Amino acid sequence: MKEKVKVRDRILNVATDLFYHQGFNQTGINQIIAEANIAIGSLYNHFPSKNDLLLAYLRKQEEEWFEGLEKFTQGSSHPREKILKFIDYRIAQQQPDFYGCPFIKIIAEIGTQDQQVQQLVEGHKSRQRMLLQGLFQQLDYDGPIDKKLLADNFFLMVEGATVNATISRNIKPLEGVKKFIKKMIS
Amino acid sequence: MKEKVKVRDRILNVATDLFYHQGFNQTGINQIIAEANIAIGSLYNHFPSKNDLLLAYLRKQEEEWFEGLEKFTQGSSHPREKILKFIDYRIAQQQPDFYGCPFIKIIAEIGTQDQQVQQLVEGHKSRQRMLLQGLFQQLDYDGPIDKKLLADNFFLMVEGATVNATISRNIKPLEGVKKFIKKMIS
DNA sequence: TAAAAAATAGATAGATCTATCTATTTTTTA
DNA sequence: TAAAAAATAGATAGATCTATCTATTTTTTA
Repeated sequence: MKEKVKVRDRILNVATDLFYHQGFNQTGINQIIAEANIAIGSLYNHFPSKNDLLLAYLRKQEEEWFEGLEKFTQGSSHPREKILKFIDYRIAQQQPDFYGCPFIKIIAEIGTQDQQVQQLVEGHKSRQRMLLQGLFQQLDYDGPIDKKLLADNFFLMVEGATVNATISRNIKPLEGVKKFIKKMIS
Repeated sequence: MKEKVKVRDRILNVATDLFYHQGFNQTGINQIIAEANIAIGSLYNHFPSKNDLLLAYLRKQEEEWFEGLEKFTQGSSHPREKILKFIDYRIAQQQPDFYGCPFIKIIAEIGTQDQQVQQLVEGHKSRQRMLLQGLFQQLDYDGPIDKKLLADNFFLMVEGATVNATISRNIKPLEGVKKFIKKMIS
């Protein structure tokens, strides 16, 4: 028996795929309705404007990001292990084609003018950073670097590696970060 | 006496400003010719298509990036000093409004489909990385991390901090990288 | 099962986009 | 200074964009 996907979800699923892989400005309403197989009236009934659809897309990404991490790290208990799972998760997200981080991409595309978008993205990145700060605080590490500083800069390394994996179409930057942090916290 | 800026340069200067600050897809040919005060025929005479203008923009950015670094670091001789100048340069580039890195932005906007763009951007990032690898090799540092690994990950930190400075509209991520690397190579 | 709500196809408005073309004027070169 | 090259204003083509509207059909709710 057919599992019916609701119209709103069909729209949002297609928009998610296209905004992420093809870019927000390079995705037109007409392509979305064609691929989702819905009427244009339905789209504007659920999302009053393309910008509302963008916000729904970002909220969905935010929710799924933390759900995905939760699932990915279940079974790990030691903070060191969880930190390594974090980088593994972000590597896994980039497989196989290095499309980058959806939050970074939208800011690069449309800037920070739209306050709702800016706050969603800033909030998302801030939550990742906080999560890592918590994990690093729990470590029994006594290297030369303050734990919070190490956590913040580890986060930035992962961010930079994600961007440069896309640019070079290569996993190496991300693998290099993993190697680095392993040495630092071993 | 009036210094005449050539038509081609007026086009490229305006395109540079708009592509960088407003985005490539959000900048139309008509806005460029209006702000540059030139005829549309002249634009297409110098640049056969908008994509050719994009390539010229990226080549200009590439050239000016290394010229700018050269100027910024002149007077510094010790590798440690040069490394700190590198991060200072990338901080200075982000002042005062955190518009990010033009190379990262264009890839986030249009992806890696266009081979000329992809190669230009990958080449640029690779040259930055090589430059840093050279500086770190010259350091007399014997921390726990291999010099090349440290150089690569320092580069990635700066990249991530640039992106996150835009997102949070704050210099802190970049200052944090500086603090981190200072401790690592002191 | 009747009424209300949701979804549909498809036309349409009006703005905007890249690129080409024409006819004229200005600037540069030989 | 004459010929060639470059630049100009502005119309135009044809595609594409977001969003609205109408009239009809399908689905859901009471």
